[in-house]
Amino acid sequence: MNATGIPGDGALVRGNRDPKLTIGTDADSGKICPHNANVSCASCRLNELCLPIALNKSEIHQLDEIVERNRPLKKGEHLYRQNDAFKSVYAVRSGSFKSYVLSDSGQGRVTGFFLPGEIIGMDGIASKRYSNSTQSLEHSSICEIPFSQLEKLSHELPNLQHHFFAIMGNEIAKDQQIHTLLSSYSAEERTASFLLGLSSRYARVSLSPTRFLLPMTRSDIGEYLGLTVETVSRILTSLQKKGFIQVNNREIELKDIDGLRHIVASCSSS
Amino acid sequence: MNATGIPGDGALVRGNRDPKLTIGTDADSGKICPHNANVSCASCRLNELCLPIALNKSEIHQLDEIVERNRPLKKGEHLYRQNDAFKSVYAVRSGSFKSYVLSDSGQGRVTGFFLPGEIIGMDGIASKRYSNSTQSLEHSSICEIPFSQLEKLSHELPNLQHHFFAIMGNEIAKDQQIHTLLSSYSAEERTASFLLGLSSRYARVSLSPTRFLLPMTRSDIGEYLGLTVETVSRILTSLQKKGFIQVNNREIELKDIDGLRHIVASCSSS
DNA sequence: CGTAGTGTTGAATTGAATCAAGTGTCGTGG
DNA sequence: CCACGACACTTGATTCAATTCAACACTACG
Repeated sequence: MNATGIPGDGALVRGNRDPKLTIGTDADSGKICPHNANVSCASCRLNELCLPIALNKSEIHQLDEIVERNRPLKKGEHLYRQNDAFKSVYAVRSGSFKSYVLSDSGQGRVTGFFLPGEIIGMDGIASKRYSNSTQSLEHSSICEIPFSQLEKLSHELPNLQHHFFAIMGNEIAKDQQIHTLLSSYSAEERTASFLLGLSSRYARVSLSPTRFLLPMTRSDIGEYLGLTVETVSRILTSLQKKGFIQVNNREIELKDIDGLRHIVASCSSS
Repeated sequence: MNATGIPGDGALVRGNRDPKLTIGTDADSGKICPHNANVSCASCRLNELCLPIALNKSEIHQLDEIVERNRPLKKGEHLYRQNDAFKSVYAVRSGSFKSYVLSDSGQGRVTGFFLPGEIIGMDGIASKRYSNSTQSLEHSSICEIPFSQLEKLSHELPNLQHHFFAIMGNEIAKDQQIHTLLSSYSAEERTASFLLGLSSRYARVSLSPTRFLLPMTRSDIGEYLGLTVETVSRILTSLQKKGFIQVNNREIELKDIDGLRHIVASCSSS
């Protein structure tokens, strides 16, 4: 049942011509898991990670009925914008997204990144409006799940209700970790933690946990971590000099995961 | 239906003998809303703010059945500790709480404060373990809601399911605001925003939005906002000098709410 | 091919942390 | 009721991590 023969490489990424660079982010191969296929939940390779988890065959079919598989989004397209009426949550099928808010006067602040199998838009549930804008970072595809229908179906399927509570609870727990990260970690600790986080999220979808392409800019990372672009760049360079990682543009290789973990763990030992 | 005759003053707080100081935090009067009364949800003065919202009479009764009203907690007592098995969520009936994590090596970091009518413990839903410890900041009482029963009841009462989704969604949206606050606000902006947040949370439970007692220490505030005690102290003094607030120990008076809002709004105007 | 966006690196500046030395407040037990 | 000790808070002087400012290199795309 575990994913061994899962694709995800075998094609070039971002137009890079070097065939060894078949790492990270979703492939454009179009063979088995293309962006735009009308895969059903039952046949989706993410179904063990996404909403269908813990549902049985017939339940998955019912979920399938309410999922809308929209056309893929081009890089930079918005899924929704701040203050739009909340209608749906979204599951990332391929590609990646960032959420951000515009801080009143001008520039935005990134509040989250979303990789395949992750759920977007739960911040709008309470207020019935999205509290941030969400934009694709590359060519991406998503499943739209109209929330009112999800609620209705959750009412019929206790498994789904349970699982959606868990997904939301997970989001809450994750946000609290970020709170701790932002309130007490140094720039280097934040960056190391961020890379480790990405690593395990890639591992979750059976991509390499040690070698991947960053879908976001340094500036996005900085906004997310509460640092400036310059600081992010400097830290990455310094982590490379220290031998923890190998950076080449958006390409990242984690060479010493335990070393990175150690950086994060050794926070404020006083 | 709106709360006008609600108590909340008329008694002394924290042993202070000056009768004019009948502000903030819950009263120990024991007249109508004491800490330890076995108030039913139907008769609880918080029922419009807490879980029962949007439930009808018979539904509230069913909710009532699963709520456990434990003995009050003394200042400093723990509701649960990090890594305890997750069993229940809790609604604050009176008093206040803080959640914190112990950062591996030593000292903690505060992740949240909870006032009457607010729900504690949702971070444990996904992992089945609480991801932080939660401790009362003063003599407090809570309602315990065993989560498995809440789930079961939510399945029977669509209103409750809907509302609990909303509560969790609200938590997520709130956490994201804090993310923005921590990643881009200055010390003064964070502090102003914190005070305004407390103000509206007190207003929500019909306490004065301009005059209240801080249930937490400067150090708690600092940990929560990612600042040191010294900085918090300095900022409060400086806000007082500028005429925005009046501070006396734990007693706070917001003298210029719009001024404070302006401090928060004028973030990074570049 | 040129241009806008993205990323790097260096030097100067600064906001908040740290270090240090106090005062104030509260709860306890004599 | 007062004295004591522990903790909470304040204020000042100094330091430092990260920002800001500035200049430049790289890349990618129309």
